[in-house]
Amino acid sequence: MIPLNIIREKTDWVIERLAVKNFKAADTIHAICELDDKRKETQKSMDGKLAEANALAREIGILYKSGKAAEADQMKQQSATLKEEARVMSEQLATLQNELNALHVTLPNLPHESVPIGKSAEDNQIVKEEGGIPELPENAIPHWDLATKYDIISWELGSKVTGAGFPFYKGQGAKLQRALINFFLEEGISAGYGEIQPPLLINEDSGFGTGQLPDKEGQMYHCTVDNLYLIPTAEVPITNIYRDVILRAQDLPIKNIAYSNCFRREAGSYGKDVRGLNRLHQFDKVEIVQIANPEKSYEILEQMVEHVSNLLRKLELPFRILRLCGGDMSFTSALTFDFEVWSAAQKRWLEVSSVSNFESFQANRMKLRFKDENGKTQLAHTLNGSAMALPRIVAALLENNQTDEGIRIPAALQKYTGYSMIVQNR
RNA sequence: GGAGAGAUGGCAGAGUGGUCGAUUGCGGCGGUCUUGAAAACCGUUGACCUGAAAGGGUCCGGGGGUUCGAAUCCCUCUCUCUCCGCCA
Repeated sequence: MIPLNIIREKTDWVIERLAVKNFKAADTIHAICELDDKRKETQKSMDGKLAEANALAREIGILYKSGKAAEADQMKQQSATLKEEARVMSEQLATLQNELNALHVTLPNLPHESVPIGKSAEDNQIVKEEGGIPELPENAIPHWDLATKYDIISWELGSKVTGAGFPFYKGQGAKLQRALINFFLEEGISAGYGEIQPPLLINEDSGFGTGQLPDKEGQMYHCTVDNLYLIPTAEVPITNIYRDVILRAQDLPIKNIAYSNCFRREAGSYGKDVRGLNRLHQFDKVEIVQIANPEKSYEILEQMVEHVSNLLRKLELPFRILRLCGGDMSFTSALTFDFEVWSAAQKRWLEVSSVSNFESFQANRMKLRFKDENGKTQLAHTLNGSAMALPRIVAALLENNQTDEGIRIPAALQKYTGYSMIVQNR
């Protein structure tokens, strides 16, 4: 959530900035300000009543002790009145607070000043493009056919046992998955990230903390019996470690990396977008998360972008980096860079990573703070990025590296796969 | 799943109805001493709301109740520990 004091102090500016995300905020913002005024007023008068009641209770105590019970009994009536008044006000206060919150949570994060204006993915800004686009022979085929040809992924078994979007990985395919996971983790650990294995189910508070709830409830698998959600990304459990925590300035930045399965319902997608590995309900991802001092967060965002770039270079995949426009950014992000790899047989770019700075938006929701150099507690910044999501990397590796002899594995990956080529009939 | 015990400030640990937001120890921070450090000694040290400030209010796992007054009593939920059962 955008901190309330910013909404109060820079009201017009907030409305202006949210317009970049194509969000018309004026009515909501003004309603919030009004409710906040009422809230303060009510709180003040309630505090006054409570202060009187407290003073009275103290007096009554003293009177009883000194044996003046009759006098004390008289004062009880007065106290009851005060208490009733305070109770009414506290109910009003709760109502106001609820109304205010309900509006507050509907506001998306403020976009960073560098975010381009735009409505959709077409308005994203290409920051950089790297690596040559490979020329494939005439008989090149897309990854879903390659996967079947080499018997490394079974779509049919997935549909049979679970449903579409839940493939089985087999043999060299399963080993490739494991190799990529290890590769990404080891690269991250070398870059100073601490490895964590999180739970795959999270509770409601955690879903709220990182912003999946209440906004994107339908995107997550929900175990209603226990009211737990399957994680859509390791970002959720890893960031929520620091929910309701006050860190010390010297603890920052905190750098964590986690491999996890990710589960997404992806309601409403169809067609070529979901073919093969392009979009799955369950997939593997290695995620990097940082908790940062606000002064350093954009520097850190750059470092994370560089980290992901290096992974793609080592995998010898052509990629481009996009600066997302206001209309294509997520609800929670202040600035996002997307990474796309070229999938040579499909002849299209596939998103494989998204690196974002959330500034204090998540931190405010989950009360993640730190004590700065002056001993003041303030909200930290949170950042995260995929480093990386496996399926589309696999798609690009398969398609781009297909040869008549088999599928070539990039050198950097071979020590993890234990083989240099995916071949038939193993 | 069954039985019992417990949840207090960064940690440890007092406090069982009345100036308790909370004794004390450790840790942290500042200082004295020292060439420097350690030790010792002195001081300081929770969060949130409101307020220019002084001040006021709220918070002793969460929620509700009893009472003039609750960390302290009652109800309820969650979590932790011990024992039993089950189990990768």
